Amino acid sequence: MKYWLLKSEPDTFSITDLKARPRRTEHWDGVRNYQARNYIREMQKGDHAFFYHSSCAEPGVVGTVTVVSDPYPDFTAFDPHNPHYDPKSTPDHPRWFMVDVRHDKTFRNTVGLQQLKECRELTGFALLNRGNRLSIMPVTASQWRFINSLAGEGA
DNA sequence: GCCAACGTTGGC
DNA sequence: GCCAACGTTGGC
Repeated sequence: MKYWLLKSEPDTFSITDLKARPRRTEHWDGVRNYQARNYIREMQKGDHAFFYHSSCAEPGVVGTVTVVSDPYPDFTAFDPHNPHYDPKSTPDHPRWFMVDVRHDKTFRNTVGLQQLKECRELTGFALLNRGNRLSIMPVTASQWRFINSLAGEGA
């Protein structure tokens, strides 16, 4: 089982939105970056991920989700009316993939980006790498436990 | 295959 | 809104 971090702008789709979905589950669509796509293809049902809010007043890790599907083609790429439409991705030869994620928990307090930066334990954490703009990145088991402990939620 | 131009991300 | 950083595009 692996661990991940998923970024989203809360104005577009927040952890509260996910929790409000039927079965607290939604597909994680719209990833259009090859490196992030490759991470999605490594995901397996049962993996866990942090939900990260970006481009907002308080950027940081706001909770956790569970991956509840294996990767499958991102059908929003096939829809000419979708903002993430990509004519080069077809049902026969899909270029982009997604998984379904289910809300697990919302932290009582956001673990802020600033707080993460101050932790020696998180040296090397992908999120903190200079200039990192990836919307999906891997998290190690020890990083997973540590950030959960920062949230005061155990792991 | 190089690289300049352009678009996007995301913290501040 | 600014700007650094990075990815993508497209001419050559």
